[in-house]
Amino acid sequence: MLDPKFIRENIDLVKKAIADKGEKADLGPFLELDAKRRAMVQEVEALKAQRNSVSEEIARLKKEKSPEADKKIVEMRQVGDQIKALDDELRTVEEKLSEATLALPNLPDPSVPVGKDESENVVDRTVGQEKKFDFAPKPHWDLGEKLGIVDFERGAKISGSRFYLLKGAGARLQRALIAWMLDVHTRQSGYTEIYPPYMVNGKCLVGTGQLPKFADTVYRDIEEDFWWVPTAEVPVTNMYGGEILDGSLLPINHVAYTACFRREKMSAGKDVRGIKRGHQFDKVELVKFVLPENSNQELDKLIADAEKIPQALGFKYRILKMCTGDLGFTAAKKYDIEIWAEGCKEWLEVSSCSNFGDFQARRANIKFRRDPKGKPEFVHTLNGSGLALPRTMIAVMENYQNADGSITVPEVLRPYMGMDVIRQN
RNA sequence: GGAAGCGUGGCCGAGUGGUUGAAGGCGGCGGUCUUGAAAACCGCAGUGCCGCAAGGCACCAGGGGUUCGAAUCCUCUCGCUUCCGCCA
Repeated sequence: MLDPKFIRENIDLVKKAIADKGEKADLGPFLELDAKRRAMVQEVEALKAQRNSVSEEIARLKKEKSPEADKKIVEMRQVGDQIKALDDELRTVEEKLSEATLALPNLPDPSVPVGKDESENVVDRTVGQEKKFDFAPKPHWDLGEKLGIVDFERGAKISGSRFYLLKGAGARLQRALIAWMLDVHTRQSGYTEIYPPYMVNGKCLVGTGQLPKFADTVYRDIEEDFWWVPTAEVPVTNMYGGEILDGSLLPINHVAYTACFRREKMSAGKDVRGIKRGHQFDKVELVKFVLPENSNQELDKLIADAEKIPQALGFKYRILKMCTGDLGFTAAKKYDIEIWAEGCKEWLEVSSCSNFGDFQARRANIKFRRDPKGKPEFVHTLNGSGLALPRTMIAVMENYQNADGSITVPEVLRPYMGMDVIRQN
C-alpha cells in the first residue's frame, strides 16, 4: 500500500513509477474517492460534534428537570438519522477507496534500472566455476529415476501432474538440505527460526500483497477462511501485523522452513520435466524487519546470507538485478540468485531477494517506535529464499553426478546425510 | 462436535446508559533526594483519521442494532479458558 498523502502530493511521479513497472493501474478512482472521503468525513464529524455537545446538555437539563430537554431530544433524533445515513454512505466510499488503494503496485526504488521485462535485467555478478565433466552430464530427471530417488509416475498417480515423490536418499537429501540451511542461517547468520502455520487467513495474504489481486495463484479451503501459504513470507511477515515493535529490537531476522503451495497456471511445454516447478515445493525463507533508512543495506546483507548456501555447495551462481518491469507488484527492489545446473544446462532461480520498503508494512500495519516516546513509524520488510529446495536439489544432483550415475554428497551435507555417495540400491 | 464462562490501555484489574479515553496497581519515561543505586515523593505518558491551524471525530475483541446519548442493553461473528467427546 502506498501512502495516500504521498500519492496526492506526487501524482506525476507515482504515474511514472507505475508505468515503469509495466503496470496499468489508474490513479483516477483513487484520487476521486480520496477527495470524496475527506469531504464526507468533515461533514459527518461536524454533526457528531454537535450531537456530543447537545447530549451533554441534555444530561444537564434532565438533572435540572428542565422541559427544554425533551425539545432537544427531538432535535437530536434528526441529527442522529442524518449521521447514520452519512456514515453508511461513507462506509461504502471507504470500501471502494480501500479497493482502489490495494490495487496500486509498489513504487520502484530509484536505484532500480528502468526496463520493460526480464530481458532487461542486469547481471550484477557471477561467482564460482562450473564443474568439469569428462562425460556428458545427465539431467536430474534421468538421474533421479535411475537411482530410484524421485518417482514422477506415482506422484502423478496420487495427486496429478506436476507432483512427484522423493524416496530413500532423495527424501533424505531434501531433509538434509533443509536442516543444513536452517543451521547455517540460525548459527552463522543469527536468524531466529520460526515454524509457522501452513494455512493462514485471508487478511495475511492482503498484508503481503497476494490478495486481492492474485487470488487465483493461491489455494484455499472451500468453506473456511484458510489459505495455503504460497511462501513462508506470508505467515512470518504477518506475525507482527498490527503491532508496534520496539525499535531497539530492529532489525528482526527470521528464517522459516515451510512447504509452499501455488496454483501456477503453468504453460504447456515449459518446465514440464523434472522437479523444477510444481504445485507444492519446500523452501527455507529469510524475512527481515528493519529501520526504513537501512533497508537497501539490509537487502545486500540478505543476499549475502542467502548466497552462503550456493557458495558452501561450491556452485557457480549469479546475481541478477531486476529491472523495473520485472519487479512484480510488491517489490521496490529485487535481486534473483540463479545456480547453473550442468544437466539441464540452465540457470535455475533458487532465490528472490526483495526489499518491499513500507509497502507490506502499511498493508499489514507493522510499526515500530524509535524511542519510548517516539511516534510509531512503519518498518521496512524484506525477504528472500535461502533457498528453494527442488531447484537446489536439481543443482546438487546434476552438478555432483558421476559417470556411473551415482551422486557424490557435497561435503557440508555429509553429516546430515550419513553417506558420501548416493547409489542405486 | 456438546456445555459453561470470559474477551477493557504494555501487563493486571475497576467500571451495568450521561465530562470514562476510561479509577487503581505494576511496568515505562522525566524529575526531586543520594557519592552512586535502591526506597520514597512529584510529574508525564495510547492509536488512528480529518483539519493550514485552533480544534474535532473514532476506537473498551470485531460487525450490526436499540437510544438524544453505550465500555455499559440486544444480536451475530471471531478468539480464549474449563469440562465432556474425539484425536497425532
